[in-house]
Amino acid sequence: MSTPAAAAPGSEENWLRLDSQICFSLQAASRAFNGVYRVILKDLGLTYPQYLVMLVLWEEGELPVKKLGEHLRLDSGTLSPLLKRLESAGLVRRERSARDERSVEVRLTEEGTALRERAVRVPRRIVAATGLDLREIGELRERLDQLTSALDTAALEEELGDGG
Amino acid sequence: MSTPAAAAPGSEENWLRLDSQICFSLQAASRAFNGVYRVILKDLGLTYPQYLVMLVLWEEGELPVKKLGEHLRLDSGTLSPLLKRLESAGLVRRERSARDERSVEVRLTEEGTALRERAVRVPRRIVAATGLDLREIGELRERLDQLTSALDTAALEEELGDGG
DNA sequence: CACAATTCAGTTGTGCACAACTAAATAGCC
DNA sequence: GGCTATTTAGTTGTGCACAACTGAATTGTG
Repeated sequence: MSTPAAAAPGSEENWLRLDSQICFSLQAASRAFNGVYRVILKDLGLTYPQYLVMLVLWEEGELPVKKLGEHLRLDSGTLSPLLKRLESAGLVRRERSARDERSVEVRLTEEGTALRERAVRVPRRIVAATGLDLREIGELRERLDQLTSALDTAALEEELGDGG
Repeated sequence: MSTPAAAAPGSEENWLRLDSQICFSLQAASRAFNGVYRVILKDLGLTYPQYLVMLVLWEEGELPVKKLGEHLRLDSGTLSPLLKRLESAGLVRRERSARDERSVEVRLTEEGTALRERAVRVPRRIVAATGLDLREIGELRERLDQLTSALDTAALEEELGDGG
């Protein structure tokens, strides 16, 4: 916090500060985004994850819970209650697929479709809030996606018994 | 997902894709980090937020809940139950301050102090998992902190009635 | 001293993330 | 057909984030 430059870089001790930085900064940024979205989405009555679900539905039309989860990297444990809330808010309907009864199709109601009109202003405000231009955003996004895929790979390898 | 370059950049419609990208990428990276930490910290019996608390305590010694929250940007609603869990795990003690009875001092137990020995290996594994070198990490961190502070400022302005 | 405002930890309630599990439906194989 | 394995939503339980509130202690002011 007060001494940005760590001494004796070879020492494991000092790593106990460094390491937390990148993931901590990342989480702080993620939560800061969440805060901005919270304020902006309040008008629409959506949380940020709900907004993401609506984005996918506006783009893809109807789709099963499974596909939705793949788009957003969320499992049914997260999506099921979230979708129930969207349903009781009157924005989506959930119906068992006729051709595969295991699957549940999620589709927009008229109200859900109509909400798009009001949501269309959100992105510009978000981009403005970042203070970045589109190029910078693109660069940062690229770095982050790269980082995510490296981390995913590493997590898999760790899980497979590489004790470090 | 499939068409990285959006057409007709002037259209508000297309922003409904773009915007989600940066924050989505950010959250994805944040969750990916969480996944790696989950695997690595399992041995220590800590979650990632608990690990962050321990990092601060290892660095700062004892300190009141309030200060802890300032370091980690967390409020008592998050910290109180978390600290209870750390306490029942035998890693910390919580005691009302003698000089100010509103304040609760959090301090390490012997066991909590001893855990540092085993935690000292975590950072290196995390850094390795990112696939980045320390310079790249520093650069990314700087960008993210900048972004966070821009977002915090914007959230404040939004909240103060700037209807966008 | 008395009184209002502030500070601090804690509680409650809502919502998300994820692991582990259940139950039902489907697919593949004999 | 009968069997197992897989797929798919859903449920349960744990933990975190945060808003709103409570209650106790402290501070500031007269």
